[in-house]
Amino acid sequence: MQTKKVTVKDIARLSGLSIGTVDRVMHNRSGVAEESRRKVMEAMESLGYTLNTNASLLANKKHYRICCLLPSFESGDYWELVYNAVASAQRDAEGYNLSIETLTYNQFSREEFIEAVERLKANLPQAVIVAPIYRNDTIELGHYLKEKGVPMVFIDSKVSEADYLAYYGIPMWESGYLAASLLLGDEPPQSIVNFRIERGGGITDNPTLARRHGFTDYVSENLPELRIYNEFLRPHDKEHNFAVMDKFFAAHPDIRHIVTFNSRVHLIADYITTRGLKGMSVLGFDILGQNIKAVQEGVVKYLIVQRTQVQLRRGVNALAEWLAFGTIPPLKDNYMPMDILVKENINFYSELYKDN
Amino acid sequence: MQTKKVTVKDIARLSGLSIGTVDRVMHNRSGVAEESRRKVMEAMESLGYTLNTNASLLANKKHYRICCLLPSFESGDYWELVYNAVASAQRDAEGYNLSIETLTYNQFSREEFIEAVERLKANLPQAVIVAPIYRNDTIELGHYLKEKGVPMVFIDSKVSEADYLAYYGIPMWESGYLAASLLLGDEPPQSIVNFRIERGGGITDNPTLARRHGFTDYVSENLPELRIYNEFLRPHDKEHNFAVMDKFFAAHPDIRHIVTFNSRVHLIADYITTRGLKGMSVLGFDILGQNIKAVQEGVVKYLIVQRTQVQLRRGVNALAEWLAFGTIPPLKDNYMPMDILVKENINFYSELYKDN
DNA sequence: TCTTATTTCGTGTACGTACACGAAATTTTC
DNA sequence: GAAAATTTCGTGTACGTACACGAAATAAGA
Repeated sequence: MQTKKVTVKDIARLSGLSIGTVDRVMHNRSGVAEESRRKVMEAMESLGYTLNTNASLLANKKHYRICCLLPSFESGDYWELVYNAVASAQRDAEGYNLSIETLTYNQFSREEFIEAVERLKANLPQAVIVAPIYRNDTIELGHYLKEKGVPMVFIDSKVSEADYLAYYGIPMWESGYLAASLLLGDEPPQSIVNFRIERGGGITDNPTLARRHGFTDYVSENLPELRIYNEFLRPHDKEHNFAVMDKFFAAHPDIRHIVTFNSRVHLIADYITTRGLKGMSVLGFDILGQNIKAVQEGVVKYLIVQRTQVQLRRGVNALAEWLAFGTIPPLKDNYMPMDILVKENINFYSELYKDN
Repeated sequence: MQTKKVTVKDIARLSGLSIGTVDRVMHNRSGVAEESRRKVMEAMESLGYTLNTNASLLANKKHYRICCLLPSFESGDYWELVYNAVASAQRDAEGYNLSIETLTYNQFSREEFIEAVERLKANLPQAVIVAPIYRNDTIELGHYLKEKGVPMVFIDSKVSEADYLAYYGIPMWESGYLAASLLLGDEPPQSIVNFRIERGGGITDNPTLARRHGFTDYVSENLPELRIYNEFLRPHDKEHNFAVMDKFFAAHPDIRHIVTFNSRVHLIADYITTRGLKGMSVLGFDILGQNIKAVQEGVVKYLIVQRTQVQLRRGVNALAEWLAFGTIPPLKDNYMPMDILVKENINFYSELYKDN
């Protein structure tokens, strides 16, 4: 334990210069002689100076704006989790000279994305957080921001070709691979069904695709014989979905393993509960309220989830440190944990995912 | 977005009093007329005042000491994780007027614990974090600290009867229950073995016991027929352990399910690797380096781990807020997540458990 | 009424950093 | 060699809160 914290005053005294000069060196501003700069550096070195964050933040009159460019959400859908995370980050940002805004777009409309980007440009913030959907447009945005000196952080998924400061999210391919190992690892069945819940004429080049690849890659490596049925459901058409599933299970009464790759596994849980099916092994993703319920009731066996709050918080932190101190994050690509939730441990996650 | 942050000056102006009076009200110090107190409160309410943490911490000349009372560790054992967490917390505490110390005792010696408590009393800190082993002595310590107005936080496990501010840790019973459901859930075997790795004449009333109960309760609820063999190993006697296991597996060649309830599953992984046993389902606890390796190599199938860093950080935060602002944590007992680690997701945990 | 306690409050300084302003020192120009 | 331009640096104030000190206002005692 050092007896006391080293301050600029200390290093000013040791270097025989004034606080002002020390300050100029620390912010490498102009107007300081080479010799003086050297002296200050040496003094800082030998005393082991560290910045007092509180004082710095207090004295810093600048105010930073961070803008989050995200898909809009409907209640109970994946993006709602991200919005909760943003809300939580906003609360954390109060008291710091930092405000967090959001700009949303319909994820199924490229026009809306482009429009959102225009709005972003019209009122440019000091930093940007993006959950990317449209590859090429995101790359272009990256170029633009680079030119303006505005750093960009990816969350949820990333566009490797773009210019970005850091990424915080789970590895999508690996999440699919993990799903396969959990669902099929112990007693591999003959065949399984993948219920794909997609928009009609939607985009196909989304992160979920990588997840599916992870799953199928596991299968071809370990269970080349396995038959995977693909059935298509709709997000908002319960009647249609029930008809599809009725038909499918009538034709394949032996199938007991079900997987879905997006966050809507609760639709299937609903079906299973309603029809009273027994002995099903169901795996899904994302910690939505309805999914939690399905796991608690034992209808969904495995839920693979990511720590949305942590990811966003780390993204905000990375940007805040870049803005305030010019710090570059030690790792560019930060792959964060995929948690495995089952009936027996899920109750101890909810608090964490709500507000931590 | 409010245009600007509300400061004490603002509420002083609105209430027609001075900053000093406002300050006295906020710290409910004496020497302020009832009428003035009311005015200040109203002004605070109507303007929505929130404390500027940075300024507060900067101006606060007090220096707080938090002392962690923990079992000492040998390299590669569970308590090393806790120490790493403390080290990380110490780093975070720099820059705040907060220092974190540790006081250690041999967990198998009640005398040492009592002695450590004496040392604690001799140099009393402003707050204490305890990982309790000895129930009664901990309760007594609680009484003493209560009297002195020193708050105590439990981590790792708790003594419900003691006087404590908060607890951060996993639910031990549930962790055993979870273990059983993972290891036995899919294709219940006829019999399994529990390798108990314990000190010779050690204490038996430790948290691990609750974990074992969780496991056996699951078994009696769901698999009353299951036979559980108990075999005893020693922490530091490889030769003896190998002999025990050789003998056991010679006598029970059909057993393929192994569980241990403390952090030393790597001892068994070592045996399995050395002997080249195949098709074993092994479950263990705690994210030690050697355990990680065993999971990565596919020798250990499930590792149930707790977020030691997070638990300690939250403990420190709770105490710091109590000390600085008098805030009482919203929840007294905070049960934190038990993460399930398997070969396919463990690589994305290491970073988190190291430094996050 | 005047003095003495006691309550109530305002002012001033400090925390460590950021930055503007202008003074001193140095270099350049004619 | 003096004046001007430029570089280099020190001083002062601000950020919002904490707290000591002492002044003003009120109450109590004679």
